[in-house]
Amino acid sequence: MSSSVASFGKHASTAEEEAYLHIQRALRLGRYKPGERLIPEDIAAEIGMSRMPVREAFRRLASEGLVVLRPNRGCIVAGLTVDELYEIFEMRSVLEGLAVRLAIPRIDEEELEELDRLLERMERAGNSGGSDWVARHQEFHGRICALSRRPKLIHQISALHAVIEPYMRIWFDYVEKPVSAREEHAAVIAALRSGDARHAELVMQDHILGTAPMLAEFVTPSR
Amino acid sequence: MSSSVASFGKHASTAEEEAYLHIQRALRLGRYKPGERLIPEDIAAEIGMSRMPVREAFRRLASEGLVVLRPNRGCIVAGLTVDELYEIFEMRSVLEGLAVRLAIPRIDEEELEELDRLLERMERAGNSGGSDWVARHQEFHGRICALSRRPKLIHQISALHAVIEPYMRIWFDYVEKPVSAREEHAAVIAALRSGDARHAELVMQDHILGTAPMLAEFVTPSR
DNA sequence: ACCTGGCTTTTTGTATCCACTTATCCAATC
DNA sequence: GATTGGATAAGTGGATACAAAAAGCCAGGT
Repeated sequence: MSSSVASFGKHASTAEEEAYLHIQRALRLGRYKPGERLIPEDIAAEIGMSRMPVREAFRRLASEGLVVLRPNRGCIVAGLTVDELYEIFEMRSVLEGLAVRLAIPRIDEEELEELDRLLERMERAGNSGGSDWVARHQEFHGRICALSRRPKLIHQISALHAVIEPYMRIWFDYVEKPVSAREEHAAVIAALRSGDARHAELVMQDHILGTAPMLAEFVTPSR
Repeated sequence: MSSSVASFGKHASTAEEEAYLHIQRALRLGRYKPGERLIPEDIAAEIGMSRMPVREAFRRLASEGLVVLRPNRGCIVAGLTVDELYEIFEMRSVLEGLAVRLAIPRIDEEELEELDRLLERMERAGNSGGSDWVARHQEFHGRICALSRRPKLIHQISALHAVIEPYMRIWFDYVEKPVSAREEHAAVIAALRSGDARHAELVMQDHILGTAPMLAEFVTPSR
């Protein structure tokens, strides 16, 4: 209920919204490959509507960087180059760092314990299956950002997460388990507990920037 | 030519693009007031097209935060609360700070001199008229960000600038002249010259955060 | 055999049309 | 006299239809 992160927990009240959520979800799950063309008619048929709402959804997805829209040439899934992936992580590092810094004065013990529990669930998800871990991980970062109570900041960060999510899934499927992840996330919580805003900001920045090189291995040179 | 900042220097190849640029420009210039309704038919007639491309343009503008789109209730110009204005500036501070930090290793003397000239032109624009200063100011920040050579980062920053531009114009119209502005921008250039990435990042952050309170005075409590 | 030019097919972009939601205005009732 | 209900008007969202652009294909030429 408290999570206002854009990617989660919305249900469509209009056809365009439904199309948007449908496509976004498919993209986040990696159902389409980078460079692949999204045919409006097919997607429209899939959801049971005409091409028009789908086209409008494309506009939004394009402005969030999930697809690329070229005049008269249709809609293709946006692939990331290694440089672009690093760029996303650089932006994430400062934005989520900011979120943490702003969150510090607002944090109480109850919320920290909730994060502890979330970390446990992440760990279990990592052992049991695979792609569920990614969802938990998103939730972990999303919840911390939500503590900042900055709607626009939260929205931007969420949009960046959506772009990298498919690569997170690929990464998780190839490596057996992100061993350092648990420690790093525990360190983030510890930094939040410390109450030192600047310190926590730096810890979050380091955590995010440290993840990028691992993911970069799995970027398909599809461009 | 070098500027790839999204808000500038594009011309429409498609009707939707034309509508988008037309409306964005009008919003940046403050032609519409926050809360005002944008009637698709009127705008379509204004540019000479049907409502459809205008509607698609609305989607993009909405996802950039320039308008608000509510189901069956049309498109209204997004107004900022004081909190939201501060939030934008907080985001700008870390993003433009990042851009500066990344730009440092790439800067050569020639580009610094170009910035010096731009500062001069800003000063002249500030003396002569008014709203031209805002455009120069955007160009100043845009050019520095462009040095980072991070397309997505540049795009995000540009989008944030578009949101606050109308408030910058109001602000400039009320105060006789931003006296501290020249010194602050000169300090930013000096920090770039220093070659110290972290230092330059902090100078840019302070410059941006310092501007926010002045603008906040002129936010109409329209929500 | 390869390149080039024009034709056909496919797909995109825009306009018009219809259904449904929302807002406005007036009247009736409390 | 104020408030609530309904009827009417306006406007939005979505679908279908049409025009224009691009991609693919085949034939002819070099």
